[in-house]
Amino acid sequence: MPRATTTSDAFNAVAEPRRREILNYLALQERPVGDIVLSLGLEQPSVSKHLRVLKDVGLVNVRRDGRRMLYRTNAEAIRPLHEWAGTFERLWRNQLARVKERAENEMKK
Amino acid sequence: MPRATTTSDAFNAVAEPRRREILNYLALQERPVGDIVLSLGLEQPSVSKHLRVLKDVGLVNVRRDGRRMLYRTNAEAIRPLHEWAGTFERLWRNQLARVKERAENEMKK
DNA sequence: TTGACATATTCCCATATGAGAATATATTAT
DNA sequence: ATAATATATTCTCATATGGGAATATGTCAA
Repeated sequence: MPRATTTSDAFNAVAEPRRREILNYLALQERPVGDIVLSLGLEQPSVSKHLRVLKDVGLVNVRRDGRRMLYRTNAEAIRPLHEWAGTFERLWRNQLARVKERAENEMKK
Repeated sequence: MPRATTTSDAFNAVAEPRRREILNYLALQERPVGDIVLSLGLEQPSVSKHLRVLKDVGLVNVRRDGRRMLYRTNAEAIRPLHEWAGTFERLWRNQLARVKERAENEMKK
């Protein structure tokens, strides 16, 4: 069995660094494909393909404007990721606290 | 060019659902490999391979205990993921607020 | 209608993947 | 030493991937 498809969920879609860049870029404003090509320095077909993946998992929305396609990040679709990672927050706080505590005890010696 | 390696960063390592399950399972207590095999119902070699990936990107720590290997989630390594996703938090809050607002305006009609 | 512009799709290819099965390594017990 | 237990590695295989190049589709302008 190969790896799960990039379009199987947000986790897989977001594993690709360029796709994360694209999501960052499209976060604040909707933008046509050409802007992404110029700003991120990628090939146009490459951008279109990445956008396809992002659209398939709902990470971006599209809207037509004349001959251009305006893409925009759908932040809502990133939430599951944030929430999953967030379940470990308490844990890393504790682990950090423990490290800090140990360091302070070392100082007292 | 193929996909980035699963061991290239936490994003790629975590894209695999079983690895997320393993991280969840190892979050609260360190556990030997056998426990993971039993609890998650995976094949032993499969678990060992997943653990290898997780270890390579620092998502778990290991410690030997006799003939067993005790694995534990290293929450700290999940933070970058949480933080990246968190940069979109303001955004999805706004988007939700807008949807809500629209719904309320509809009600007034 | 024709051409220019913007984006999407298709084809080819080298490569890493995860599962399964078999085997290797390491540690303890007898 | 030998066997039993626990974990790791190796091998094979079908498959999805992302880039590059070429081409298709769709929309506007003249």
